[in-house]
Amino acid sequence: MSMMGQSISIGELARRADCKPETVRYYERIGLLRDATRTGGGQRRYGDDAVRRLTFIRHARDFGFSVESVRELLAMSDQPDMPCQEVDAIATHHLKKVESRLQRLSALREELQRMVTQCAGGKVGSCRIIEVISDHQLCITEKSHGGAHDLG
Amino acid sequence: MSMMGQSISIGELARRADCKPETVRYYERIGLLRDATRTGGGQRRYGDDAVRRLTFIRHARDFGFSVESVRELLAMSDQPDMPCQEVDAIATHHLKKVESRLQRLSALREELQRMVTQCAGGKVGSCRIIEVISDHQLCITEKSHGGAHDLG
DNA sequence: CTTGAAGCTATAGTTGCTACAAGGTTTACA
DNA sequence: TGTAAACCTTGTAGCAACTATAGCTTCAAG
Repeated sequence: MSMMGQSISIGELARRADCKPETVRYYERIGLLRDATRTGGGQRRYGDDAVRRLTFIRHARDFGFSVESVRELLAMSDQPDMPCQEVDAIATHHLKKVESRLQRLSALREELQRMVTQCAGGKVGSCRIIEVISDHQLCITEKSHGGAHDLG
Repeated sequence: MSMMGQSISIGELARRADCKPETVRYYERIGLLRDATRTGGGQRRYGDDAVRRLTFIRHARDFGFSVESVRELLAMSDQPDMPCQEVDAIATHHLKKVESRLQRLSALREELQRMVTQCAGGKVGSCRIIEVISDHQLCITEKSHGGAHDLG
């Protein structure tokens, strides 16, 4: 594919995958990226494969997949002959989490909208926003307390 | 209000506000809750005011307000004569963040749905899920990379 | 060959809790 | 009154997923 072999610096790699060098080093440390080849002076140099891999990681993270899920997905994609049931399982599982998060978030949006429109611009003592947060009769949104915040 | 003064233990307080004692101590440490009165043996005892305050905090957190925002809201609600423009500003700002997060999340849901339905159940090598994450032509969702994840 | 940007490692900080460990206190019951 | 369970105390370390800093070295352009 590439005529250039290993010629991409960490900064360039980061730029191409839209992240920072620190993040790249972090991913290397936790084993998402393989150790890079080094120049005589000890600087990392990458090839196009690393760009693709890092881009995959960033996209998956951007989708809300946890680092551990990304690790699994990478392990699977490293073995193209595997059946993709597991990939499907991870994605489906993730979809469910996203859906419930979405529900909570849109209930939240409605509450906030209600708050904001009800704020009459008076004194804090009679501010509906404060009241609404205090009362929270809007636990209408079913049992919502307690960690639905993780997209794993 | 209360006939009982300061008689609520930390565990009881936590139970009433649907959180854990550790969280209560944490809030005390970072200054969201005032130092509690203590028994002779050094245990914390609270009154109804603390229940209200903690409930407010938990609800606001549950709404996605950051601890710093909650701190501001509390400071304001401690001064009922203040005009509530700032309260409104915080809530409005928060609403905007929630809305953009919501947009991103629902785009994500659609992508995941697409992924899952396109997974033909074959080998990983031809798995659409892996491909979709890699290609991410779905950056349709406008400029989405880079920290739209914070609900501050 | 100089200079300035970019890279290196190691370590600590971030946010918002949560989970220990190793004890001390309270309370309920016999 | 004794004692045991349940609760509380502090301090510290851990979690995710980075981000930032310090103090140094290397690389690339002019």
